[in-house]
Amino acid sequence: MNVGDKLRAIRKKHGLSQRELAAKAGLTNGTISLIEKNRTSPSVASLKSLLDAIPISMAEFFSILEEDDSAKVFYRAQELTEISPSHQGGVSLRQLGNAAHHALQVLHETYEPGADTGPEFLRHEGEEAGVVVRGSIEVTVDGAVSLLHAGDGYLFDSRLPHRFRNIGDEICEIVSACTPPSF
Amino acid sequence: MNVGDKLRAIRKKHGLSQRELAAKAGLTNGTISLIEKNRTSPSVASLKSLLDAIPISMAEFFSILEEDDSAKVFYRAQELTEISPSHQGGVSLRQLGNAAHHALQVLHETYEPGADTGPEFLRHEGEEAGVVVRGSIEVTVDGAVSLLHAGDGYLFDSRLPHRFRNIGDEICEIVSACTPPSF
DNA sequence: ATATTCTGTTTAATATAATTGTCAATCGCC
DNA sequence: GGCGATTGACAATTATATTAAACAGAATAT
Repeated sequence: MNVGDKLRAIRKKHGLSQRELAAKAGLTNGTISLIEKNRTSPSVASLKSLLDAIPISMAEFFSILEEDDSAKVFYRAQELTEISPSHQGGVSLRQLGNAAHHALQVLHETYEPGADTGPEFLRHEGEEAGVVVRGSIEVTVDGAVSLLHAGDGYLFDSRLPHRFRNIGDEICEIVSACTPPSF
Repeated sequence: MNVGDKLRAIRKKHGLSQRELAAKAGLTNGTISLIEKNRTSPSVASLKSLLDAIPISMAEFFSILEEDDSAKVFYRAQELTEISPSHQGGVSLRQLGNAAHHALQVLHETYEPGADTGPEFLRHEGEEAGVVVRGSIEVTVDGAVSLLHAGDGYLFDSRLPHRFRNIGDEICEIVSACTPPSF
């Protein structure tokens, strides 16, 4: 998200020091320092106090922020966002950018040994494809089963019921794409 | 702000239970309950997780929320928002509604005995007027000084340098209006 | 009727944000 | 150069958000 950099940019544009803004907002300069360095995620209440003091509305702030985000092109490994609910079943799905603002969703997937997206099959709109980067994985699509190894790939209509299982004893990594994005 | 009610409304519109949403967002149902009842102000990070899971953008969320706020008509005493930086100098300025969205700014002002808006005079665009509700206050406008008591009032062009001082030994309360709003 | 599963709420424990007080660096200014 | 004022950063404490687990009411099934 990068609330910190955006807050700092806006604060400076208005010619305020951390202490000045803190006084107006009823917070402390230390808090603003931590927020601007992205070392804490402020509460909605705190952020609102800060923006009221500038002043700028919450809607405006996030509107600018998310606009910036969707213009972002390069992503460091740690910036990919995990979209698998709490690494369920040893599966990690790390998404590139904010798919809500794009037609394309790219995932860096990791399957622990034994990891499984099933047993109930997945189905959603669109097409999806991927290449295995490390390890091996058993992919089932509409009844057809295949064991894919590093370098192998797949491509299918996402409406067909599908399932991924790591039946080996090594971690499996896949880079995949999906369009339109699904959640 | 009322983040809670709005979150609840959106969640229900999407047919999600607290637990379903919590799982998608990687939080717990208890947290969502507390947020929806406005018993805590979520961190920006937490709120983003929740909205991503619905999905709806932060900008969209606050855009709807602040729109609603500006349609609000009635305000309980405790809903007036303090806009004086940390009650500086014994002065409390409690604002009715969100002045940023209106042409009119109404304040419920409280001056402790000895309170003073400062030796340096205030100046801003617009007109301002008010009625003393309790106690008494010394008002200086463009050099002219007057001691006003409960029931008395004032009305002047805000560009004229002005100052308020409570020189009595009783708390003074004023209800004032200002247009356009100033901060 | 009585489990059973769903719902949202609450409480005590834990993780995290915010404050307080202090620090070193920078900028004028004499 | 030395001094005071202002800046942003940081460590330790305090306050608050979040979790985990248990609870109670409503709907559905057995």
